[in-house]
Amino acid sequence: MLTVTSVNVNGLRAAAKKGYLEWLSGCAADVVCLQEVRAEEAQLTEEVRRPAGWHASYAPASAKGRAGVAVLTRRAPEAVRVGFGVPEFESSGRYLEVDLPGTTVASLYLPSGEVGTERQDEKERFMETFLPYLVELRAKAAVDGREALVCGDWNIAHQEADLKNWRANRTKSGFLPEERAWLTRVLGEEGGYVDVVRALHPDQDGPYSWWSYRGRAFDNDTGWRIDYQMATPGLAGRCVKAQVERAASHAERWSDHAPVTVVFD
Amino acid sequence: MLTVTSVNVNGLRAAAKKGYLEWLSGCAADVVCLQEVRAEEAQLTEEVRRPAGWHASYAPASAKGRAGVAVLTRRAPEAVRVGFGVPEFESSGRYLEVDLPGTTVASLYLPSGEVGTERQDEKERFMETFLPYLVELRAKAAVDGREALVCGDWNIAHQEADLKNWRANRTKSGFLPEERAWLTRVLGEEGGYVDVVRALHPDQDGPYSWWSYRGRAFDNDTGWRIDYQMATPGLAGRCVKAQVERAASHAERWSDHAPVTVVFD
DNA sequence: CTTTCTACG
DNA sequence: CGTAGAAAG
Repeated sequence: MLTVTSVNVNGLRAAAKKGYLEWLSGCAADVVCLQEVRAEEAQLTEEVRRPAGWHASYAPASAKGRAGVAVLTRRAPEAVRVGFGVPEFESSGRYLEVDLPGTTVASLYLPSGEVGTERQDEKERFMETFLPYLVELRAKAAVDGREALVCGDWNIAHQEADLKNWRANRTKSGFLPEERAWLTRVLGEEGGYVDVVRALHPDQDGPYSWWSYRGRAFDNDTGWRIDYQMATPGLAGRCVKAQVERAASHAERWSDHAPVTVVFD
Repeated sequence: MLTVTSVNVNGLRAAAKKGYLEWLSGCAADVVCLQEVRAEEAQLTEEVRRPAGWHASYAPASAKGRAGVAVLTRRAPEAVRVGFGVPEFESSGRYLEVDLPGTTVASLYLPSGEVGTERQDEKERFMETFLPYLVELRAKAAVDGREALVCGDWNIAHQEADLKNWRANRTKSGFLPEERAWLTRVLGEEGGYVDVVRALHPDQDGPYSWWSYRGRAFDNDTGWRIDYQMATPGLAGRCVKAQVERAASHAERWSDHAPVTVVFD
């Protein structure tokens, strides 16, 4: 049994003030992948940096207060690797992987963009260089007899069922045809990964994992499913439960994203 | 009878969220001088911009979110003038005067500085050019048979009794010998103004009007008296009450400065 | 709408 | 320590 949770915390320091630690103490996962930590380890309190009972691995961004991913594990990982080998993104705080017995788990924070901006170009460069790495990761895992799981905020909704207003968002970053096509490659023959939440819930809208803080997006469930756990087929086949932990109320929200939790048998 | 209150609000929008309007509604003054408004009129809610029963005159800084002075009057002023005629400071949001029957009341926010920085040079340039204006203001007032009152944050403690730790602050901006000497000129033959709070309370330490937000400065009354009402002698002679409205508790503080209130008979 | 940084105080 | 703007999301 392996339970993995992934959540974009939108600033770990802010999340900690609003209930993240309480959520973590009730969290039964073996591995927690965090995105948008937005802090260096030295800026975190000891309790937040290394919660009791957890090992913590961090990949901060070189730009202060930006991005940053981490992985918490109940047991010390066999290995920790930062980045995926592309110089532009090595210190961008967007990719970290840890080896656990038989499985490599990664925390990914794919850049967000805005059409017509340099940020979107960066997002596209990331996608372009990251897909070959995903392919390589799967190949390496196969050779070693391991499985791989890439969790995180991919900042792309794949299909119309993955966001509330797909029509209005066809020209918006996060649901552009080329971005959706890229995810199709990740999930198709080329990448060979399985979106385990969708695999277990093929016929529903959502479940969304992100709601804008603007307006009443959360109350109206005007969300996007942009946080995924992408597993190699062997691991995906062991998935017995996959869900998004939508907070019951706005009051207990400590991030604009919700945790995505998956149980593998 | 004329009651005038002056207070550095340290951001009028923030102050309004913390109790400024409640304080104002219990304020019996005829004139309220504000410093560090840190907003343009358009950024203020109607209630804050022009509280019921008040006329409001503003002199914002051209730099957004910086400085800014204002004067609230129960009756419409006869005239409103922004600046004191020195180009460098005309749009710096540091000086505004209004004519009321028989009296000109000004709201002043003298620059703060730090020794060895360009900010300190600016403070000194302000002092150098403002003193001649004070002299001119008094002369004009005398010719017109008027009185003048210059209220505000002068960012200088005059004497040892005007701050808690004078020894430790002798080399700090706000208590430098040259700054203290300048205030002595304002209050001496050259300027001819009267510090009305000190005139009525000659033998006490303080009363302080500013306490840093750092540490426990307010609780320990580790403050500075840097907010003054400087009056022409004729007006000062009519002063029957002069006090600093130190908040009873940290909880009811809505600024790091306290209002200075003076009653003229 | 929110977080974080920065400048200023 | 706190305010406000900016950049980012």
